[in-house]
Amino acid sequence: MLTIGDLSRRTGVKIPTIRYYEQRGLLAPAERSDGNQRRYGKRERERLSFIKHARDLGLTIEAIRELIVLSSHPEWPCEQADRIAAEQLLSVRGKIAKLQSLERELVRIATHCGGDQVKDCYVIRALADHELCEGEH
Amino acid sequence: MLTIGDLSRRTGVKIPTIRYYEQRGLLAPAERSDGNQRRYGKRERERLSFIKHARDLGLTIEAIRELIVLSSHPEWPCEQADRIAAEQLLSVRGKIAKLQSLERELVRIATHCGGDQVKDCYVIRALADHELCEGEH
DNA sequence: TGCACGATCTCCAGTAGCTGGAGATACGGA
DNA sequence: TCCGTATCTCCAGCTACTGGAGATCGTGCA
Repeated sequence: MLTIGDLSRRTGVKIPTIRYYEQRGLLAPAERSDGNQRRYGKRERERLSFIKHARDLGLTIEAIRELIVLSSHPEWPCEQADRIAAEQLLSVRGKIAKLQSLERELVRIATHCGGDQVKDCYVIRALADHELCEGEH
Repeated sequence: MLTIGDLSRRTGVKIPTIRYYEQRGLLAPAERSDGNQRRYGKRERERLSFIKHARDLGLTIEAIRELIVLSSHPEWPCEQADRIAAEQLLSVRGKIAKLQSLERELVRIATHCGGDQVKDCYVIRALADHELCEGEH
């Protein structure tokens, strides 16, 4: 059996985060030692890896909760899991698009500074005057 | 003079958010009517637009605070403003890169689902088994 | 002048997803 | 048995808001 510290080192998930996942119901309440310390087996380690992987992909706690329910019902159709992945993909793509437009704007702002005093600084002027922007954001 | 509602409509910043900015010191404490309601002039409107623009670009409250200090000292050198913009650009690019790697992973996961039951679902399997991933994340 | 109704006030709590500290207890090797 | 590290629970705080409760203000209309 692993202690919470062992589990943390093996999965790369911090100890308070593990307890937080338990509290949020992503992990079942852990078995305890005689002295009330959490002990984990292989199943729990796998589930935590699953959670970490999903979090790394940007899924919310709620989405992960759904996936966990699904994964414990192997005979269910997997449409819902596909839908969650597809929605996350859409969301990631939306974020990328938004960030790319910010990137263009920042490049323009950051490379246009002509003066060397704040009063001529393009960064400051561009922020103060939205008219200087290209495109919408 | 504008009421807080007028200011909100003209800048697109919600009323509680305006009060929050005041509380955080990005906006000076507003003038008040006889009945203690906030009243705003042109200067405050411009400053709020500046803040909104910077927030839309993803700058933190702290970064904006620095920029506001700078913009009220027109004779200072603008290196610091340039630095803030450049740092934000780096951070945005980092986020884009990370999201793009997530995107690739999600595309792979979401398009590979062969079966129609959860037990064969690639989405679930990929999350459970990091070995199925390409690249690092 | 009185009233009705929407706008605004302050204060507080909640959101997501952790993160860290305080003070008490458990574990494991010498 | 002792010591040092790990873990326990509880609670508060982080960012950047957002929303509700209950009270007060402002304004148009009769």
